[in-house]
Amino acid sequence: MLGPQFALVDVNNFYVSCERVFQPRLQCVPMVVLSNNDGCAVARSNEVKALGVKMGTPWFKMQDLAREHGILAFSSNYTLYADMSNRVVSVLRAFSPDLEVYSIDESFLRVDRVAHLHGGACAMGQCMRERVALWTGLPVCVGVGPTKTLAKLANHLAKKNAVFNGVCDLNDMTRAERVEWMSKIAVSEVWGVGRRLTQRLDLLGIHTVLDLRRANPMDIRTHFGVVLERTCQELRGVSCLSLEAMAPAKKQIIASRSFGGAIENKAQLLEALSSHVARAAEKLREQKSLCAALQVFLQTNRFKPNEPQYNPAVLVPLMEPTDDTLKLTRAASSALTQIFKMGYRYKKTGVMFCGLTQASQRQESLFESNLEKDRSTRLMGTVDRINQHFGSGTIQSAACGVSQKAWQMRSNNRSSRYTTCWMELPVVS
DNA sequence: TCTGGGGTCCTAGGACCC
DNA sequence: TCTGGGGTCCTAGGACCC
Repeated sequence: MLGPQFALVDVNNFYVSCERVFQPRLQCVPMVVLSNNDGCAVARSNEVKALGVKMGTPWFKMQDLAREHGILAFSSNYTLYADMSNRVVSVLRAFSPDLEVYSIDESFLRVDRVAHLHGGACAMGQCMRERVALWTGLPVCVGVGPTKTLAKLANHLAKKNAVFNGVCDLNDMTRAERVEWMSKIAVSEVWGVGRRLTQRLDLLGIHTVLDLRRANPMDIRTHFGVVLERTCQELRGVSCLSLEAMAPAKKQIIASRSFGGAIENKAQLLEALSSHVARAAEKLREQKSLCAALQVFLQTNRFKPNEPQYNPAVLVPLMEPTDDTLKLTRAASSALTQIFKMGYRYKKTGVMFCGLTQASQRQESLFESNLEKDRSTRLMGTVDRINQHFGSGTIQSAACGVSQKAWQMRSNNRSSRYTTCWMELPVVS
């Protein structure tokens, strides 16, 4: 009997595919979805990939190409993508309870205990594809192998080679076939091998997946450390990375955004910063953590070397751990006062919450009454419920600003929140 | 004019402890 | 001239992921 078997299920061109579900006219139209602030292309349709557009290309740099080929660009619509992601996961969970949500569009599943119910891993993969397509409208590919790294590799094969029809199980191949495929794939495609490692591996004559698989793991360890050694072992079928069914609580929470334009005055920076604090604090409470210190940073535009640059950051310890948006906002405000200097054109600000602990393990305070704590907990609970129900930002602290916000990011072509907002349901006429 | 936003892990080196 | 052998914790920087 085989050991553990992992499947990696991944939505093709996830953000693009989400848009197409609700606007079928976009099928086969070359299109991209842009990052926040309508900056870079972070999702590309196959038509755009075929034109040679790389991941992360700034939108303003592809204007000519876009005009020539009629490329459409959408602002990112994370409310929609997050909801679609949850739907895919709930479909997959029915296939195997051992599931790890790895990213917004990828999940690992343990399949060895359940594949026989579907007549094998390959048939199970096809079944998952059909059901996800039927129930969510999204196209997925499935890769199966004895380690997570091999499942990732199999997924890559499934995506790139029509012969697999969207599902690739490495166990279904002969040894010779596996060797053949591995010799054809660049080592840079391996999960955990980025740009730097690729360069250094090249120098050692390791160019393909097969080369890395055949390298001596101990040599890899001495040259590159334990991380790549694990990768090497995983390629050889030795499972080093286990499934993490429970997402561990985050150790830090960051909220930051570039501005639509440059900001020079402190009042506007404070509004933007307060909004980021509010978002980060929501995440903090969602994972039931408290924050012991926060870091505030400012950035000028690094793409404009002729402008004076200033990128300060300051860490502010809190009197005691808290998840109260108002206290965190006050701390962030004083941090901003410490680092703000007139005369710079700022492009971005943000906040990082550090020293996170579980709220259930909060120490009794010497300085704060329980009465005040209860009041804060109830207030924050109410704010969160209102914002969940009526949409985020429905209720916020006055520090976030009330008028037209000059610092707000560009989002010029966002689709509707089709699945989470009654007023924006798709209409069939 | 326009260039994203989130995370994790590992390592090396220094401070400090007994 | 000789100058131990462990530890821990923290931080900065580098690498990776999506």
